[in-house]
Amino acid sequence: MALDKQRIVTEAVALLDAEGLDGVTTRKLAARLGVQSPTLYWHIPNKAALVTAIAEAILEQQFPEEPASPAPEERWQDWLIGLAGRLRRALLAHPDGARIIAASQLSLKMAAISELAMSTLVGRGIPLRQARLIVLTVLRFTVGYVLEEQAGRPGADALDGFDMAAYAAAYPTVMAGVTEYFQAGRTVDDLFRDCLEQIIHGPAAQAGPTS
Amino acid sequence: MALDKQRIVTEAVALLDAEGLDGVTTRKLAARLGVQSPTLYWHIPNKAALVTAIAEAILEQQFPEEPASPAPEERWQDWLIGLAGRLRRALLAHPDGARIIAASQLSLKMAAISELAMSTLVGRGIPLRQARLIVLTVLRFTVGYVLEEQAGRPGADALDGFDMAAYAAAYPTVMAGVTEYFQAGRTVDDLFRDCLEQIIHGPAAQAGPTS
DNA sequence: CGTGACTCTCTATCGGTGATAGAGGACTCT
DNA sequence: AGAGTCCTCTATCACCGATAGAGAGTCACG
Repeated sequence: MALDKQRIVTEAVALLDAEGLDGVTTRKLAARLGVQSPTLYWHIPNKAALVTAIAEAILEQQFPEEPASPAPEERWQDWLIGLAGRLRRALLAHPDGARIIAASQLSLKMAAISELAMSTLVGRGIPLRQARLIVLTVLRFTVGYVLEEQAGRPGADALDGFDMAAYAAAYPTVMAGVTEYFQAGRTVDDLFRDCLEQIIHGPAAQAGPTS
Repeated sequence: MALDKQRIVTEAVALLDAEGLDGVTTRKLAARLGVQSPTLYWHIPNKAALVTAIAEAILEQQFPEEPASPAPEERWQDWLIGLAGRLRRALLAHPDGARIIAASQLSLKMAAISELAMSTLVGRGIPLRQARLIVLTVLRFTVGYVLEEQAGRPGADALDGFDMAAYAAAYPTVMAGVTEYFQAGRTVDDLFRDCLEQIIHGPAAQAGPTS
């Protein structure tokens, strides 16, 4: 029953799942642990460190060991898409997951993922500089994507003065694009994957005229 | 000297510039306006609305009018890169700019940028679905990129127990990639642009072996 | 002129937040 | 037994976003 950092972080993740990031407060967390809130500061320097620890725990959950290298016959493009997909799933697995990752700095797990991805690409013959660009682009895109994906819950109260018809009239191409995309039975998972393929395979090949 | 929403938002941006997003509090803002803090709530429903208004003001500053369509002879790829660059500059122009944009929902200015970009691409003969994918990818990447770019200020106190040598040993490819990139006199602006070109022109063309 | 209504700002206060100071219990080693 | 260390406690701070409700100023109408 000893209170240590491990137990604090585990309970913090549970609290995060129950109430979201804004609900993760030192008092509520302490109450769940059967303790008074100042006690937490014996084990943790401040709340930012707690959030960083939560971030690490979330990533650890989806990448328990060193993430797998690709099978020799697997194309690096497909492997990288899968890796980004797992990262996205890790962020989506908890409320405000992307916010937490973005707020946390210096994540070792994130660095490990970068290292694996870059060394894999280099091992496949891609120049170092380009491997860096591809990996950096994919990872930052993924965080940005999920961030917006999770933020987009306008809680019914913000939708009061929102005129959907006017919106459609003002931004017809955006609306047409959205409806066209999902009309074909595609899901938000497909959308993420399609965006990634734009990055990794490049649009130019199928984009028609280039000028 | 009447206090209206316009003046509040203007002063809020000034306060943001001076103290960052965490320094933007209703009390400090009211003090700057020579007023008591509850007064603000006559003009603004809550703080989230204030942040959204700040976001709109930041974008408005970089895109005062409807952003320009490309010249007929300009390649859409170059035009889109320039557009994303302007968006990045808008976010970098104020502390926590990306955090503010990410926190604000339903930005009209952002929708206008999407609309312009998508309709431009469609006008150049790109299929609607692909135009959506490209624009969505570029915009979300840009926000994710600047978010990390601005978050990366570990305030010298977090660097205490940070062993740079161990980091370099654990993640050699990452380190090699970083040093190689900046050794050639490249800047962070170049890095952003190179990442964008990965998205827009595609890496496959120069990436060497594809398996 | 008077009187109501409307607009805007005020004082007072609420519940909640991260964080610190410092007392004290429990446990271990000498 | 005594000292020292580890851990949790109570008490408290300064600050936050937000609300209730009183009261000035202004303007329009009778």
